[in-house]
Amino acid sequence: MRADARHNRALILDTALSLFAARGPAVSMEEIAQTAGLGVGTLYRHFPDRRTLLEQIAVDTLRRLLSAAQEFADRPVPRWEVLMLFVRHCAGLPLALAKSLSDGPSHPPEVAELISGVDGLIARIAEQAQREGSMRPDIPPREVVDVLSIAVCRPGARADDTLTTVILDGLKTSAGADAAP
Amino acid sequence: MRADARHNRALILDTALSLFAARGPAVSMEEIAQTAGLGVGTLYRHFPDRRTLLEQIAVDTLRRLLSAAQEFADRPVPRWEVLMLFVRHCAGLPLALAKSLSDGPSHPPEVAELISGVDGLIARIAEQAQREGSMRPDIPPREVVDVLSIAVCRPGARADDTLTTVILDGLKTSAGADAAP
DNA sequence: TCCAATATGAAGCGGAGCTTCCGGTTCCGA
DNA sequence: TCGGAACCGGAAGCTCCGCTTCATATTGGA
Repeated sequence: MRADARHNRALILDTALSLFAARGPAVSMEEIAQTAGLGVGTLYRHFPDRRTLLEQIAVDTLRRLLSAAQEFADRPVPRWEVLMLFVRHCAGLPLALAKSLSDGPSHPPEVAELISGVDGLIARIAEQAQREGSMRPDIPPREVVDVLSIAVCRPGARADDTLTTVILDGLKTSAGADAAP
Repeated sequence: MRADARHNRALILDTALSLFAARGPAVSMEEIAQTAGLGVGTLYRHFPDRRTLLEQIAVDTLRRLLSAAQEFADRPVPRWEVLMLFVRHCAGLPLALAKSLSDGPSHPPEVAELISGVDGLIARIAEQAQREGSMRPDIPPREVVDVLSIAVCRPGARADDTLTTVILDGLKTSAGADAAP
């Protein structure tokens, strides 16, 4: 592969990821190309169709996210802190894209599996946080995951935006407040 | 106006409102007609185009919402309770539609005015709640409005769903907890 | 009974976005 | 430096989807 081609391929992936993270899945191929400073033709040289590009980004993102989450979970720190680390780590990721792929008409199996992997892991951590006493116990762990998803899958979500702050505070007990920096 | 026509007009408005509330602004004219048990032609006899139907629903909804909010605000009860009344009252309303109209390319002036009227009123109430001590003081009232909007403008939002609960709890101080039933 | 008002839904239309394709350009080894 | 294979650009074509129209059938009501 020629050097410029390698460079452009990476540029396309970066650009597309940023756009999907900022504005959700409804970004056109033309806008991706234009933002990257390339022609549409170049996109199609590297990715045979839109679907392929979207899946590649979603799978990459989810793989990294899952392994980061597992790494956080293995740390010997309060579970509440693990949750905060995870939520912060989600900022700038195109998670609305990933979710829309697994919800949409074309369920790529790998995307669905990765999502359910992440969800399961976070649900376990939430349950442990409840036992630890840092999280309110009256919400089933699976619903905690749903609520956090809303905070974290919004296009343009930031780690420290008001909604995320409010939701985290709404999930924690006063005991958990101490663990939160 | 003939009796069946009057009936169908009301049926269309009801059906469209429910669909927009449940699934957001991206509901097609055909689906509205089908759900109402009518042909598309009948929609176009009552509303010359999609835009007209959407604006009518948005303006109706916002007018009612604003006057309800004003009525709540006039009650001699704690401001936190007014906020809860308001949030509960928003359930089942097509607010995502209204917001998308005022954000979208066709800004109907009346929709924008009504929205800013509601936002202003809620911001004032939030400020009073902060002075009253029932709401955390570290979030500017305008951002409180933004956060509540996210809870309340979701398609399919319910008054008692988990997200709404968590956000309200995240917004209130322990002092405010007493005012909340 | 009669007709004006109303309802129907298939066909027409338009736009937005995906995809193709070929002439022009650029890299890179010899 | 040169040749050619790899690569890029972007206009044109295509397809899909949802809005809108309209000729025909139906119905309320005097």
